[in-house]
Amino acid sequence: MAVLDNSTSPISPARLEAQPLYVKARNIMVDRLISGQWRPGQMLPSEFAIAAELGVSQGTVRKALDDMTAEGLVVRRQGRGTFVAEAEDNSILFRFYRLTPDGHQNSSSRPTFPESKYLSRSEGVATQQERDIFNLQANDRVWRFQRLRSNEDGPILWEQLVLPSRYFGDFSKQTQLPNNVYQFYSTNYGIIVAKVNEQLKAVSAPDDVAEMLHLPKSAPLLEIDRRAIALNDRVVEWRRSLCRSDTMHYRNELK
Amino acid sequence: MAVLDNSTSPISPARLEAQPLYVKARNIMVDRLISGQWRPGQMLPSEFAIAAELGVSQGTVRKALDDMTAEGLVVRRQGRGTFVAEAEDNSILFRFYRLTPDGHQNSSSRPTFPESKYLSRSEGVATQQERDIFNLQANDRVWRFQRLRSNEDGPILWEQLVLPSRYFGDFSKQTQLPNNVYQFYSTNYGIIVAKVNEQLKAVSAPDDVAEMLHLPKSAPLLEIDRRAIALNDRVVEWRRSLCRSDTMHYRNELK
DNA sequence: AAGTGGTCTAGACCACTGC
DNA sequence: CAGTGGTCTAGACCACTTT
Repeated sequence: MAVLDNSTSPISPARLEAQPLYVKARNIMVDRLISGQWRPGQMLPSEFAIAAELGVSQGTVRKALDDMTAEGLVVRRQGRGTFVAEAEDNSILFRFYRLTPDGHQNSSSRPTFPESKYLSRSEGVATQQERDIFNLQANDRVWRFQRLRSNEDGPILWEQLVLPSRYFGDFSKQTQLPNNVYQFYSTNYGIIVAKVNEQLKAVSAPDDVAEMLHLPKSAPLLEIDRRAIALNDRVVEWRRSLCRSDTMHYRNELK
Repeated sequence: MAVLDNSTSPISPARLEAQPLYVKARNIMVDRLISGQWRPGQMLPSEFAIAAELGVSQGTVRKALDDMTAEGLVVRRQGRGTFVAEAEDNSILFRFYRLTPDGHQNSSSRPTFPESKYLSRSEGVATQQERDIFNLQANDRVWRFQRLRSNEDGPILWEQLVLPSRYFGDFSKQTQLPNNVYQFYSTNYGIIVAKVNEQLKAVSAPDDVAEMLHLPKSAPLLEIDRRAIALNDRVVEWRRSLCRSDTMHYRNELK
């Protein structure tokens, strides 16, 4: 069955949004990721099978899948197949994690992924700022988690996570959030984080955070304000991290 | 004339590095950028012309050029041609510039590119650290420039640039470095910056920098340690910036 | 109209994986 | 061995820019 058709029917009204077939094919496949029809870890049909279903050539499907690979949505393995990306895939753990101990210049030597100790959690009505960030209604509620993250050398950062109750439901039965929360969102709620926007600042450590990180009062900390954006372009997590900057740094490669 | 040939000659020794044709084609074209045979702003031959010269199909050249487009090395304009990227191209000004005034959430509204005031400059023997960074010999020399950069609201950052004399020759006749130094490297020395590696930290402002930025002593500043890497994979510039963090932030989108 | 890049197709062959 | 993705080709047609 040919789902896609770019032919210009003489009866059809003015085509408001003409898109290349490979863009349409990508969007159809992304919709299947969003809807959960294709779940993380699952193998996709072969290029030829998808091409036949959509009524396009295999080369067009390939281009769409190449784009989705570049977006980190799928993983392709020669000889095996194409798979929906999982949060724990191949150092995708480190896709959004840029904090590195000083001295780890080589990008080859991966830093360790820090463990989390949850300090507290609460649920309440969203503040005005939270409503703006998540695009929530007046009485919508959010969950807030505070945690301290440590590597083998000790505590490295304190952070607060804010999650809209509307997307995640009730956490009150949830004894703990796991360390890798993006994998948790994916497997438990079908929410796939596609990208994150971060804003970095230097701030003076609040007294309580300085104490938790074993730093002197007012020590300069790296503040990372992150909004995680799901496949459907909604902000699904707001995270504010305060990271020690005397032994750690944030690495970034711009091309 | 067919430059590329993937045929397996029965006489040839073990092929140590089998690469796809499009990778070889890319490398040949990058070499022409490095050598200056193709200079910034210049139009490349058409896909068919390159394909004929290299002895491959037009589709293979297209894939190589697509990769180079993704690397920011060339710019393709439908109906016009393919051009070597220039430092001033289409907001490539902002490719390596991530500092944004607070409140500029929308990536659509570009921040202004800050003006530079050069404070001092000097030339001398490279320190051990500089020799390590640039991979220099014992008696190699470097130029060091200090400058203060401001936008319409006042000074926003102080930074020092270090450049190996070996790559850039003599700056003593040079009255000033321009504001956009990467364009300057490209047009005057044929050095094309392909990527930059940055390390971010939070630090306390030194007294002199605090004064220049009109900030209280020990104010927290964002420190950006940047190494600029040219097409030939050599580090060609080391830059250390101290940026005010009360009215500015560093934005980053991770996919 | 001529020349460029952008899209799309159909088909061939190779490389890798798992049965 | 069959099935998958990876590479490469040849050719058609479209969209855009310039002359």
